[in-house]
Amino acid sequence: MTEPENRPTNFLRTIIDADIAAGKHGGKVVTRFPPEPNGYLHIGHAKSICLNFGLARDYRGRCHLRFDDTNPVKEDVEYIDSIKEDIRWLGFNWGEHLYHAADYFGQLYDWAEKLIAAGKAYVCDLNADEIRHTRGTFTEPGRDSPFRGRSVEQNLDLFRRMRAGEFDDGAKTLRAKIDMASPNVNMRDPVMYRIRKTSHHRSGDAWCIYPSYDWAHGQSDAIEGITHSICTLEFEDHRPLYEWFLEQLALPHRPTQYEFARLGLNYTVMSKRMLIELVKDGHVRGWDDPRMLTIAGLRRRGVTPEAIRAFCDKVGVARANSTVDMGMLEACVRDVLDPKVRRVMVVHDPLRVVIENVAESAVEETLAPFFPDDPPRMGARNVPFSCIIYIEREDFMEEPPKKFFRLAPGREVRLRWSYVMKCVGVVKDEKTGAIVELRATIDPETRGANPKDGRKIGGAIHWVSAAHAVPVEVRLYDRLFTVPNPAGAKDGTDFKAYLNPASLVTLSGALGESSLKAAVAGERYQFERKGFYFVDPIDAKPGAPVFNRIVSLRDSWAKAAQDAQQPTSGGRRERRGSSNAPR
RNA sequence: UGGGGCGUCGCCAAAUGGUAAGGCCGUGGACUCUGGAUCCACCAUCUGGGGGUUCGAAUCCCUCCGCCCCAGCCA
Repeated sequence: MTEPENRPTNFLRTIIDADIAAGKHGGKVVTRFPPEPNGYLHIGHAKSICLNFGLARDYRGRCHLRFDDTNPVKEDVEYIDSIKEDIRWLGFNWGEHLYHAADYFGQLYDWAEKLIAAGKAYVCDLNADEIRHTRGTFTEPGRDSPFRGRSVEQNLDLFRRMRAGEFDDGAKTLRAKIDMASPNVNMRDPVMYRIRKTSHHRSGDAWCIYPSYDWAHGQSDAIEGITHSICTLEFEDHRPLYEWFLEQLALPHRPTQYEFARLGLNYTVMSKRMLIELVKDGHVRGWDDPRMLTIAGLRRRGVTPEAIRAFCDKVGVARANSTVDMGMLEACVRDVLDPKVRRVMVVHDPLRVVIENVAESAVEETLAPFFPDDPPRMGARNVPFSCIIYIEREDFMEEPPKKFFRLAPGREVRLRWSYVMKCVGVVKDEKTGAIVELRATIDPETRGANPKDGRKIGGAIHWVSAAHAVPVEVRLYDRLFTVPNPAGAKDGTDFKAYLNPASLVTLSGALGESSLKAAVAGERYQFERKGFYFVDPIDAKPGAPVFNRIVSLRDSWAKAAQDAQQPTSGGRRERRGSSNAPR
């Protein structure tokens, strides 16, 4: 009952199962997602959100949303709202359990005095540089601060005066008195409070001293009754400190910290610093640029919350650093969208075709299902056909290679939902030799039927009637970087050097079937043989839709074509992830 | 370098001493008016290397190798 089916197990579930079996925390599970409101959430955060809220859901516990807002100089309310919106959009709900570390400042302060009184903390006059220099190195122990021996009375007095604003920023800190010789540098008298005469987005000017992460986090967990405090691997070294504070305070509730590996994805960057740089330097159009793996970017691109959740489930949770293939995300997106999205025809790069045996005035309409695999489910639309149509330029080849079964001189293809068409002529530009038009004839017997003589038609292509087509803007998005690990260049090359110049290709000449006149912002479609698309909620205007490609369809022809072009030269061909490249 | 972690298929990831799940990718085939979807089959004699314990080891022990994190008054 606690373990849902289909959800892969992981070490945390194993631990929780054991805790429940042992009656720990009275069998309760309380987790939390503790973002610092200093930036936008990205897919890495989504992993943590799915984990924490997912555990709470599956074990019938609860998950708190707690803003870890202990550093006023980096944080801002603007982020609070975006973070809440993103979590809700992802499909999770913290109910009434919304908290701020800032709301614990009073309690934290009292506890700090308690530690001082117990001789476990002291006010230190060393500045940041001096603290660094006396901390020692990995191989040498640190030296005690000259202020380490201050009396309890003195410390209390000084600490109260710190709080009262008597000292300048950086002039003094409160430090935990632990062990300057500890092999774990985090235990070498870590700072608990620093002076920051900055107003806080939540506590205003009530405080001029602010607790550090290490001092605030575990105690916040304890206050809220968190049972399993889940964070990423880099905090592992902080666990002894987390436990030390809890032990000194001897609080009735004792949370435990567990660490898991953060999500890494290839062909992108995830660090806040790099994301900011991309936005600030204009390499993308903002935090919600569809190429960004921010939650806002994914949403704008058209990726659904279900797909992100499915991805997080599939990726799993473990303690080994890993980099997940972008193809995995793409696969999840296709999986989720495929059964629920209408199919429609859009020609991305139109090539004009004049059909010689159709009268100029003739217009034929065909009712075509929006979802051919289950026609009743999504209804149908009219697809008009006339003597001039456009087909995809790449669906015609003058000299087709072996397995190309689309259009070529003298060859036939099926026009989807319409006739079998034969190419009878190629019109070229006299100067450039470029193909400007095709001449064709249709087999009038083949509308909605196979050729009577039993001849097999190899391919079916999408098309659009010239007289009825609606011009649409199509934005083809591709991975933002050209290399798997842009941030990890051995020679120190800046990650921006690997930006993919084709990460956004805007098609202005694309032509959609007439039903697309009715496209509404926020809708998703499959453009047959192309991919899944989303009507951009911001740039689309009524009657002038803008489509973001969410993800391309799997394309085994593109793969075959590429393999044919670059044959395996002496083995060792690079394995390709799924291709999302513009074609 | 001191400390803390981690190494299971190209990429994720289960298996907790009983004889290597699953997903992504890939390959072959069936089907197909989307080269999509779907279906079927194949895809680690082996768990970083080497020793050892055991009837039996990815799991325990020893040893070596590789990778990641830590010296913010960031989180």
